[in-house]
Amino acid sequence: MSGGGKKVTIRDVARRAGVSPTSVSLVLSGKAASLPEATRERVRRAAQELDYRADLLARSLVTRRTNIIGIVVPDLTNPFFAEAVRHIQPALAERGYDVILCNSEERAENDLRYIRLLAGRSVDGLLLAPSAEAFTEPYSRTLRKLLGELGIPYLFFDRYFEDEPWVAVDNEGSSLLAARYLMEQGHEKIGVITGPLSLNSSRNRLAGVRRAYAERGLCLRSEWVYEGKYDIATGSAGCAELLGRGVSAVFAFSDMQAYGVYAGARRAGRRISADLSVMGFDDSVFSSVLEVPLTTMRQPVRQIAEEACRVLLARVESGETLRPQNFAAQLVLGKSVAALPHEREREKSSQ
Amino acid sequence: MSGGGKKVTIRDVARRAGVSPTSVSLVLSGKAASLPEATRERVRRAAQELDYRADLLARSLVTRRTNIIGIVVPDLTNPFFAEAVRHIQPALAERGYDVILCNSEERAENDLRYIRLLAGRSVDGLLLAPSAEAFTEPYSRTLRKLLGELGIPYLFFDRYFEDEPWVAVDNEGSSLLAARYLMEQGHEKIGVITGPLSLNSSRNRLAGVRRAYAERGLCLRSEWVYEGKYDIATGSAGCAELLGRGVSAVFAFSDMQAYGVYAGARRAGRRISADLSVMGFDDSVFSSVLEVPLTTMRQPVRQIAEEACRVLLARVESGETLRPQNFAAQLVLGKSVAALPHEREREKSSQ
DNA sequence: ATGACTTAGTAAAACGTTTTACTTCCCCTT
DNA sequence: AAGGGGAAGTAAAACGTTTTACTAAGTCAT
Repeated sequence: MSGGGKKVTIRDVARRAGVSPTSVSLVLSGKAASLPEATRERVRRAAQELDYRADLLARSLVTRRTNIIGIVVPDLTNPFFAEAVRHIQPALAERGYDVILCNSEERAENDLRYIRLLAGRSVDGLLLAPSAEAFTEPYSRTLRKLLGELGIPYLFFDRYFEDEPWVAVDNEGSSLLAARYLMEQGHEKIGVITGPLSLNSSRNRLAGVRRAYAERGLCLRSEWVYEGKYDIATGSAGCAELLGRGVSAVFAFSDMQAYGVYAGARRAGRRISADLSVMGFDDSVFSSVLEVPLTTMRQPVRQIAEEACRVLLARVESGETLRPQNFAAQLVLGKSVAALPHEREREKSSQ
Repeated sequence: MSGGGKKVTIRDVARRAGVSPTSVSLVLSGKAASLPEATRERVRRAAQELDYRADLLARSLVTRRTNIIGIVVPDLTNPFFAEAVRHIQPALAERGYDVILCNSEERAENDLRYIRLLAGRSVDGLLLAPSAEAFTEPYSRTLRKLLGELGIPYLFFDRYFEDEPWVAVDNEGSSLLAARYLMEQGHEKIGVITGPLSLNSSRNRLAGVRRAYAERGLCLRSEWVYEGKYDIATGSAGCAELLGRGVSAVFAFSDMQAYGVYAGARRAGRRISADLSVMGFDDSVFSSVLEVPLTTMRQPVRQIAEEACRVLLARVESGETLRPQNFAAQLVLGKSVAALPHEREREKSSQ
């Protein structure tokens, strides 16, 4: 291992440029307004010749800023979070921040542990999508207390408390659109597979469905609602249950669940679309390659990610609390939702 | 923002325990063999009462260790890497290391940029899966030179140079198994969709296929080999191309590509299995929910991830270079590979 | 009584920056 | 000639640890 000899410090640069370390620091951080260009140039050249790179640890020790943002997500193998992180990281890198990533594996205990750990690393800010568990007592109380004590700017994304700063898709509005679309296709018995109802995202999406029902003067029967997790297994199990309750369509609150519904329907001998309509939420990359492409609500993940960075950094750098923009998901038509027969008849006769 | 008043330093603890900061440091890091238990206890209590947490920045500045490992992956939305990171992170956390994650987006320029940036953060080690581009000139030269100069322990995973330390699945052996299986099912015209051939993983998998052909005294025709990327689009494009060349089966070097093959076959009016057999590589979570579940080679991602951590930390902590274990992928039977008619006949008649 | 150990501790340097509070010199105004 | 004010810098403190090299006091064998 070479290591390349001793480390080049600011002192070495100072010596070579014939100035004090102070001046080097000033010049290199662009605060040397008072120094003449000649000196600045000399310092810059010396730094370049020695390939000097400031030691970020030493800098952070004195400035109390690390330029690191901590991220906690519940499940990296969930395409939504993978994609979110994928967009967040370069958005932050561009502004000079690095990312320490933690995966809580949907366990509140890990959320707390990782947040403490990130605080111990003096991160400048936290981007949080806690586990579903973390929104239940006693975890939620502990979590909020902890965040209060730490004094580190934080922002929730995708999963949130209503009274804390957050960025997420417009859950209610988006699922209202989805449910309306299903109803326009003639479905009035729509099974719903939700995520954990401890999550606002799930509750709000459910509220959207209820609103769609209400608009038609109907009511969502509680036996058509299946609460689960945002995973494939939930989709299969939910499908099995809902099929027995006579629904003509299933609205899954994530594409992962929708994939499970596909599997469940197949197992029950039902064809997607022909026998059972399916609506997803997310528009994961796999949805379009399915034999029956999934009709789903596309989350603008990239925009959400970038907005989250923008809002968090505003808090970090100037303490302002921006009002985050709202993002609507967009209906992506696949082939998994069929118009119901009588509805089709009506369309025909109206031509 | 509360912030909770002034920061508690080692001096505060020292004052309260009535000893010097030196002693506190010694006790808290367990190196105070010479101090009597009474004193140690006093120090520990004082630390606890004040809720003292050592400032990791200050510590790192003097110890020159950060307990951070930098990871660079080419694409987080690829389930293989998402899962790998998911396993790596807790494996490292368990041993006291945090992870700074970077996503190169398959661009060599970013590989280099991020490695420099991680070095600037004084990470203790690097876990690298560079972009395909990084294995071509001039990037590969630059990359290796850079790593040599930095003097930071590193380990390649999944993607590697033969003469550098790495951990990965046994590519050649695994694809040999896959190809043998296809041949046992009667396929002798197997189209292959590879990843970038700049990658050892792709080349070695291809070598495995060639060996399987050789075992039967046959030869893999070059027109049956389609080089692409490890993504869905490549799968579709490759499928279209290979179908025109009369293959009865396609071996895709990743499940993502296999999904593309499914889509491509559908577009061409061919049924998976009945008209075209498909073999994948990875066993991503979606493969089992497909209408025709994918037959694929399961990579032991978790084991690879944990082995990578073990080997890297050995280098970091004691400078030893362990010989990494070899991992074979395992055949997972779906329904995407059919036995060819004449083969089926033979089986029947032999009963 | 001496020297050699051991025990219980500490003072101060070091890590590599940034930042604060100066100093020195020169020019300009009155 | 005195004083003000900018220009061009710098010395030293500070950030919060760890580590090195010591001290002071007591114990024990000779």
